[in-house]
Amino acid sequence: MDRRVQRTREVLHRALISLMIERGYDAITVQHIIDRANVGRSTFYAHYDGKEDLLRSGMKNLNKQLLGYQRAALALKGSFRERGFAFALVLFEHANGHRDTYHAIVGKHSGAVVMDAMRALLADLVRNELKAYSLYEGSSDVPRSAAVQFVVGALMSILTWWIEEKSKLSPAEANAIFRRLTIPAILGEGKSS
Amino acid sequence: MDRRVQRTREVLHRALISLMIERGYDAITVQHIIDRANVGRSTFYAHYDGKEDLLRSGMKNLNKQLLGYQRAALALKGSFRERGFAFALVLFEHANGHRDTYHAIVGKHSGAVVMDAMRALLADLVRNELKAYSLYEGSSDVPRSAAVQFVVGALMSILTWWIEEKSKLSPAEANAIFRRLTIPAILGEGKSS
Amino acid sequence: MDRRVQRTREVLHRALISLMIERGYDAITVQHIIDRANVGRSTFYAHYDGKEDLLRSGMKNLNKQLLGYQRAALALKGSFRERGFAFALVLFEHANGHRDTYHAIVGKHSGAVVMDAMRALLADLVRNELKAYSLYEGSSDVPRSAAVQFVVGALMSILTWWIEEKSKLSPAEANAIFRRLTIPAILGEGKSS
Amino acid sequence: MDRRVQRTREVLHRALISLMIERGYDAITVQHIIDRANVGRSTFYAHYDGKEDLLRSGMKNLNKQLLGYQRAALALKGSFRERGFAFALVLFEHANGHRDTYHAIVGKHSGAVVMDAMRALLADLVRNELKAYSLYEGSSDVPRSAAVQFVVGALMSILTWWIEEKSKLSPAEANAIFRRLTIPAILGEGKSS
DNA sequence: TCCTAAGCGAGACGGTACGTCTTGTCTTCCA
DNA sequence: TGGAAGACAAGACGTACCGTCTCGCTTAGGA
Repeated sequence: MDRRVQRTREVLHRALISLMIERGYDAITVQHIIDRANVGRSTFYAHYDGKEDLLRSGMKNLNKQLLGYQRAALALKGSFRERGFAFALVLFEHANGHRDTYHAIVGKHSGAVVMDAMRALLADLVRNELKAYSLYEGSSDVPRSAAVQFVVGALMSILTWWIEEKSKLSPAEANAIFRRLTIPAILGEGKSS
Repeated sequence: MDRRVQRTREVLHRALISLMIERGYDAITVQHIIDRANVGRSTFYAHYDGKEDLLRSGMKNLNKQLLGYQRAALALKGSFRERGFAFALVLFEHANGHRDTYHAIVGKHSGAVVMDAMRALLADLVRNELKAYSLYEGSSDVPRSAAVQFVVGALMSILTWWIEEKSKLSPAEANAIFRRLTIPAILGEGKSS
Repeated sequence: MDRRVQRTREVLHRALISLMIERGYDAITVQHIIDRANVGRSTFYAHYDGKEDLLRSGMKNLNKQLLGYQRAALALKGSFRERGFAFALVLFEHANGHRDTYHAIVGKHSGAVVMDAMRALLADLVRNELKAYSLYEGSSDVPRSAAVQFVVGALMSILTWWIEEKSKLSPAEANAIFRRLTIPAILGEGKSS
Repeated sequence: MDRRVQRTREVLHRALISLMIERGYDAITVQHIIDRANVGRSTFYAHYDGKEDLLRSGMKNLNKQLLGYQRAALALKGSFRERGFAFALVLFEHANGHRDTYHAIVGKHSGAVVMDAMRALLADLVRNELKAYSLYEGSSDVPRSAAVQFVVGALMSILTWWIEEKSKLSPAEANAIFRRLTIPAILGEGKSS
C-alpha cells in the first residue's frame, strides 16, 4: 500500500486523540479533525466512515496489546485468586501513562460510543478469563454473562473514578482496589444473600 | 401558573418517552418531539433548554420515588447484610413494570446523557446507604468514593444485562444476583487480594 | 404571506444579478449568493431549488412585462410589416437600460441555462406574433415551429452582438437591423431558394 | 509521436462522444470520461486541460472538413443566390449521418461551451462567405459582424430545430428552409423596414 | 363580564455539520 | 526512468437540525 495512506491514517488518529483530550469526543466534528490533521474532507471519508469509525479503528491497538498480554498471563498457570484479571494491571499502567487520553475515553466528557467500545473490549477479556478458569460453568445461580457484565462495570467504574479523581494512588494501588472488590465477589465468598 | 403550562410539559414528557422507546434517545430530534407533542417550536424552548433538559426534568420523578423509599427502609434498622441496598429491589420492580422505558434509558441504544443522569441518581442513593451503615469510614484501604462508584457500576451493569437479555428472571432474582455479587465485596469478606 | 419571505427573495435576486454581472452565471456558487445576500444556507434552499431555480424565478418578471406590452401592441391592428415584432423594441430598450445585466444574461460568459430560459421566453412571444398575423398557417413550405426558432435565433444573435460589441448604436437602430433582416425573410419576399 | 499517445487520445474522444450522447455534455465529469476510457486521471490531464479542451480538440475535425469543402465551393464561381452558404448542405448531411452526436452538440441538453464552439466554427465560415461575395462592404446600414451573427444564429436555430424535432425532412429540405429564410434577408430584398 | 396579558402554534431565519462529489495537482510504483 | 494509476487538498453540493425570532390567534384570570 502507498505509504501516504499509512501517514494519513496516523495524522487522523493523532488529531482525534488530541481533540478528544481538549474538548471531549462528543464535541468534536469531522471538520475539526480534518482541520487539525491538515487533510481534505474527502480524504477523511476515503479512509473512515465517520469519527466513530476512526475511533474504533484506534481502539484496535489497545485491544491487541491487552489480548496479547492476557494470552501470556493465562499461559503460566496459577490460581484465579492470585493471577486472575492480570490484564487489569496492564490497563491501569497504560492509563497512567496516557492519563489525558484515558480521561477523554472514560471520563465524564466522553461519549456513549467511546464507552461502548471500551466496554465491549473489556467484556472480551473478562469472558476469556472466566472461561480459562472455568468459573460460572452453568451450575451457578449467577449466569456467566451477568458475571462478565458485573466485572466490566466494576472495572470501568474503578478506572473512571481513579482517572477523574486525579488520585495520587499508583496504578498498582488502583488495581488492588479493583481486585479487593471484585475477586471475592466472583469467587462467591461469604455467600449469604 | 396557567394550567396550560402544566399540560404542555406533560405532553412533551410523554412525547420524549414514547420516542425514546421507539428509536432511542440519541436518534431523537427536537423536531420529532414537538411534532409528536403537537407543540410549537418556540413553545418547547420556552419550557426547556433542549432535549437533554427535558430528559433530566423527567428523571426527577424517579429520583424522588427512590429517595423516599430509601428513607423509609433505612428507618427500620437491621444489618447491612440483610437490609442494605433495599432500594435496589424497588428499582428492579419499577424497571420490570416499565421495561420499554428502561430499555431506552439503560440499553445499548441509550445515550451518554441518559446514562450519566441515571448514574448520578444511583450514586446519591448508594452514598446515603454507605453513610447510614457507617461503611468505609476513612480507615479502609478502599476510599468510600471508589466503593460508591463500584456499587453504581455493578448495579447499572446487572440492570442493563437483565433488561437487554430480556431475561425471564423475576425482579427478585435479578436483585438477588446483584446482592450476591456486591454485598460480600462491600463487606470485605475473603480479604485476600 | 410573511413579509420576511418577500424580503428574503428580493435580496437573493439582487445578489444573483450583482454576482452575474461580476463573474458570470456559471462561475457563481450557491455559497457566493448566500454570502452576498447575508442569508443562511437552509433559507436559500427553503425558497429555491438551486441557483437555476432562482434565475428562472427572476426571469418571470421580464416575461410578464414583455407579454403585457405585446398584448397591447397586437390590439391596435396594422400590417405585420409595420407593427410586427413590436415587443423587440421594448426588449432592446430594456437591455439598454440594464446593459450590465443583459451582458450577463446574453453575453459570452453566460450559461446554457440562462440562454435557454431567454430563448423559451422569446419563443413564446414570437409564436404569439405569428399566430396573431396568421403567418405560416400550415400551407407554407416552412413549418411554423421552424420559423419561430429562426426568429428567436436571429433576435438573440442581434441582441448579443449589440450588447457584446458595446455598440454605440441606439436601441432603435439595433431594432431596425433586426427588422431589416427578419421581416422580409418572414414575409417570404424574393422567394428563390 | 508515441503511438500510445494517439491511442489514448482516441479512446478519450470516443468516451466523450458516447457520454455526451447518453447524458449530455454538462452532466459529464472528468471522472466519467476516464472511467469509460479506462485511463488514469493524470493521463487525462497530461493530454488535455479539461473536458472543454477535449471537446474543442474534437471539433477541429469537423472544422477542417467544412473549411475544405467551402474552399472548393467558392472556387467554382456562381451567384451568391445560387451557390451561397453551400457548406450548409454538407453540415446538414453530416448531422444526418451522426444524429445522436449532433443531438448532444446542438440539442436542449447541450452546454454553453459546446454551443459556443459550434457558433465560433460557423462564424468563420459565414464570414468567409460574405467576404468572398463582397457583401456588406461597409456601405450597408447593417454592419457585417451583425450580418454574420444573424446568419449563424439562423443556421444554428434551424439545425437545432431539425434535430430536436426528429423531423422526417431530408437534409436537403432542411437546408432549403435555411436558404429560403436567410438568403433573401442577406440580399436585402423587399427593403422596407 | 369584559379586556388584557400570557401562552401558544406556526414557521421563517442564520448557522453549522453532515456525507458526497468533482476538480486539478502531486506522489508513487511499475514496466 | 517515463508515464499510468490513483492519493490527495480544496471546496461546493443539498440535507438536516439547531436555537432564536416574529407573528397573530386563543384563552385564562384579574378588574
